[in-house]
Amino acid sequence: MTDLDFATCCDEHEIHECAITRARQALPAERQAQRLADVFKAMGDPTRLRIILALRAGELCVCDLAEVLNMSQSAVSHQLRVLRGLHLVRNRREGKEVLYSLDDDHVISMLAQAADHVRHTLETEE
Amino acid sequence: MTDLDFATCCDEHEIHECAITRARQALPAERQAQRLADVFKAMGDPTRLRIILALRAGELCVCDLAEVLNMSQSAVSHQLRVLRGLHLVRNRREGKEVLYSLDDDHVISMLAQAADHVRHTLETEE
DNA sequence: TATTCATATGAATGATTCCTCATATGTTCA
DNA sequence: TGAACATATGAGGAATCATTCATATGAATA
Repeated sequence: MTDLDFATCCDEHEIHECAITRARQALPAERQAQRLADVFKAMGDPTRLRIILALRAGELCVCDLAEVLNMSQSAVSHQLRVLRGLHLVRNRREGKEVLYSLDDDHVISMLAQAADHVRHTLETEE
Repeated sequence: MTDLDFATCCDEHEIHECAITRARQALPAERQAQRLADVFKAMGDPTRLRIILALRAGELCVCDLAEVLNMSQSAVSHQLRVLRGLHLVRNRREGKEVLYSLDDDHVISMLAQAADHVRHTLETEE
């Protein structure tokens, strides 16, 4: 490697070397980052997000959720499984029904922050 | 419609009718819900999430981001476009380079809440 | 115990998506 | 102006995903 290599930004430019190191340290551990992405991804599907939004009003059985979202019971059940796996929703059995509710207050906070962001950007967009 | 129709949960059971109405009112307008999902989905891709995480430490040019994430410049650029479209990141030109930074503090708050959730669930999971 | 209702799940498929490759755009400097 | 660098973008292909359909599990009730 010659000194000429230092001439370009992307290889070894000194100034950026420092920024790169700083940025690398800002990245969390692989496992946490992946799980973080999983959570956002789960909330990024319209069906799953609407499930979460609906559950803000209180617990609902699968059947009612399907009715609210106007979707098949099977489709809703499949997505509830994903949300359960990430501890975004919780369930309890009551006779034949299974009632779902939000698992964690963090979810509400995330929604609130995201809603603020969206409101803000939708306003300034037109 | 006979009274017998009220016997099942999923059709017209009175008790659930009320819960369904309540849940429906908890759903935001279609446009907002879709945009909300878009934001979460954007943050749900590992590459885009890592871009956001890296930018917490300060602005970076595309080339440095590619270096930090160990990905091609093209791949990073494609994802930056998505993030830009949702106002999650902002850019400014400085000579030949384009420097990217986080656009909105809400993003940081969302990350913090999600990280809390993940930390909490990862702990109690084993 | 047999039936009915509520939910869960496996397989299949159509749609979406992220990356790569090639190339275009935009900026600096000789 | 032309060459070199940094970034953006379009097309294409492999992988992922959300729904549907059929069926299994689990609980209540007659």
